[in-house]
Amino acid sequence: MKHEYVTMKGATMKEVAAHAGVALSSVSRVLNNHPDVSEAMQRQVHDAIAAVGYEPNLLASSLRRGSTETVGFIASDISNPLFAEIVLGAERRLDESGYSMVLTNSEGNPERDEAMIRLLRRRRIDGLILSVADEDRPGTIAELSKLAEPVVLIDREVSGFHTASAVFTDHSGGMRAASEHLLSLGHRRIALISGARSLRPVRERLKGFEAAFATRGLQVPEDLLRFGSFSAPFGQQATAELLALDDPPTAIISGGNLLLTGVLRALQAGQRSVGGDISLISCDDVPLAELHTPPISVVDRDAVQMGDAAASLLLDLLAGGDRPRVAEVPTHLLLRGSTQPLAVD
Amino acid sequence: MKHEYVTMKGATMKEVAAHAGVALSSVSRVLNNHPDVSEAMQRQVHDAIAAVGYEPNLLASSLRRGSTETVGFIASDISNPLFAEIVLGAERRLDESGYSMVLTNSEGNPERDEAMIRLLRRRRIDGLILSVADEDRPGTIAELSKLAEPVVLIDREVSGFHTASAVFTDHSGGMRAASEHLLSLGHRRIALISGARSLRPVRERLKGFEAAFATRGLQVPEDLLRFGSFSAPFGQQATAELLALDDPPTAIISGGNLLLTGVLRALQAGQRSVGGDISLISCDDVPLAELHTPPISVVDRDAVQMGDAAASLLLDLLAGGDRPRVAEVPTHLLLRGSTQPLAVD
DNA sequence: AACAGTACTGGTAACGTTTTCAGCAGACCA
DNA sequence: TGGTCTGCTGAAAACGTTACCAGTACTGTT
Repeated sequence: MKHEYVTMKGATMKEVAAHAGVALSSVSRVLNNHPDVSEAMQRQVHDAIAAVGYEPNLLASSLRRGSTETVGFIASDISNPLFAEIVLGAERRLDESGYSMVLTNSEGNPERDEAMIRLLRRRRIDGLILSVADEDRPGTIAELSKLAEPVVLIDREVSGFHTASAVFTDHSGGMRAASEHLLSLGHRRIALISGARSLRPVRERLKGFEAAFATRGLQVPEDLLRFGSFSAPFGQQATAELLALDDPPTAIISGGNLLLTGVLRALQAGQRSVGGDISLISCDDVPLAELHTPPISVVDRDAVQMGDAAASLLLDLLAGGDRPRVAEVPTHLLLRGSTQPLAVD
Repeated sequence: MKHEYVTMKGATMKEVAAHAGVALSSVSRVLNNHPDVSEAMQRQVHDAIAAVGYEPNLLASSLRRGSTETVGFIASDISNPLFAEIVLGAERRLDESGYSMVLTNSEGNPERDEAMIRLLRRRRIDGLILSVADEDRPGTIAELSKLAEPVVLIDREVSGFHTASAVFTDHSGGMRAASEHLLSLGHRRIALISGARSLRPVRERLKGFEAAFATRGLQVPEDLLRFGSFSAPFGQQATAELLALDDPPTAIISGGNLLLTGVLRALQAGQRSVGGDISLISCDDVPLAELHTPPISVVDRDAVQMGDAAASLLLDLLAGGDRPRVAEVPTHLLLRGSTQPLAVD
């Protein structure tokens, strides 16, 4: 038997209509379950759809309809377990409202950020959730401004772009609590390691850190501040530097969950025992923090809730919400074995 | 000059053409840098584009062109750090060839898997990379079969669907090495905890496990096999059960990096010291494994390479490669402090 | 009986692109 | 001079939908 591999280039509505012996527009009505369509027509069309193996073309549909029912999500770092939860929370919420989500990651690269915004804009997404890699980059701001669709920022404030809603974390509150706790344990030489100062979470954490010192009338140990990037290698390098100081810190705050890995590597390399030689607090409760020996105290937050909040804000704008709004999710300090009173010699 | 800030509801090529005083088709030619277009025309059109603020509509373009230059990636679990690396590897490779990637996650839910395949198909993606949650689910197979575009499976073999390329991990080799190592340390009561048996990695790991026992003429301890899901809670529950046995294991193999978290929780709760009371090997080198006390031996593999391989296979098919191919990435055993000789009483 | 409304259907013009086809210069060759 | 060729451009037909506008056949009201 000779197979005629007609590739079946995918049947269209036109062929469905022909097969059912009805008009093209009737098929469309059935598919979009328009109110005014008879039982008979319903069956006829559905049978024809099954018969020819019709598959809707969302490109054509979106083009005509003028909306894609899709929102974009640009994650700055997929490998951060926190983002996975944010994405999850957002996706569930969007699903409920019939939107689907396309996820892209910028790998923390501002240029990719820019490219992704542009790409999604050209794809005509209906809305965008993102957490830009650099709040001040002109190119990013320009791309965002060209976007007519609603935007929700996650833990970012982009200078000169005030038409977006945003969901913030109370980083300063969390960091203040963490710092106060260390101070109350007697620590004074407390180091803070975090990402680039151009990011809101970093600025906020620093604020909280400074506030804790201020309320006690103490000087912030400026020489122990290290801002670079939210990466394990930076955490490792910064920690190694700090340990090598003449007057090294007695406690370290790791402002970012990926940093923690690096910090721990450096402490291990430097033969410092966590909790014993040096106290440690990190941000975001990842398995590593919980299962480390000793377990590591963290400033935690509900990432799923963040995603949910972001999606809700976006849906609000999509539904015609006129002015941007802001949501804030709280942080809470989880105390574990890594924070101990300062040993007095 | 008075700036007329008309909101410019997105200029189209038509308006560019009008502004430049040329034909629509000429604008198109310039944009797709067609060979036959004069210098003058180039400038004229580009000026007009800048003037009216034109932005290409990829929906229309894809519809007309018949291809989206986009491949889909369905991740079964975004929160698995391994997937992040696979995605990274794939995305980089695809980028080079001018394809972009849309990422979705199925949360390990077979129904979502199915829905995502259907959605992407309707979006007319040019190809698909995925790792289905359930290899035997008829619905998934049906959805995949309806897809005319090339598919690459990651660590999965779908029964009755042989038109896809695939990238496999040498799980059986890795697991065999791990098992042999434990046997050589004197362990005989070795437990294996892994995901659902309907997944290739689980089957392969079991094969390697069994092979190691077989070559020594030993019986596989059937009562110590636990297959359920790749999740922390399952790892915890299975481990707790194993510890409660009359003749508990002296070594545990965690066949999945998310399982490890649960296994460690259960061991902690059961007051067992890793390496001392019980030896432990996990799969995939995550920070938790490296930084645990003691560090945990793992069967590792290069996840970025997996993504790269998957993308390469897909690109091959997209370029007209007629028949599906298979790539295999190796595993290697990293020995650390969690595996110790069996203590003799 | 005339009219207005209701329930349904068909035809057709968009949506914003790309691609084919034909046309028009001028150049080159014989 | 006539001819084909080459470089460039414009017009128009797709791509697969949805939405609008009529039109038809009933139903109910006065």
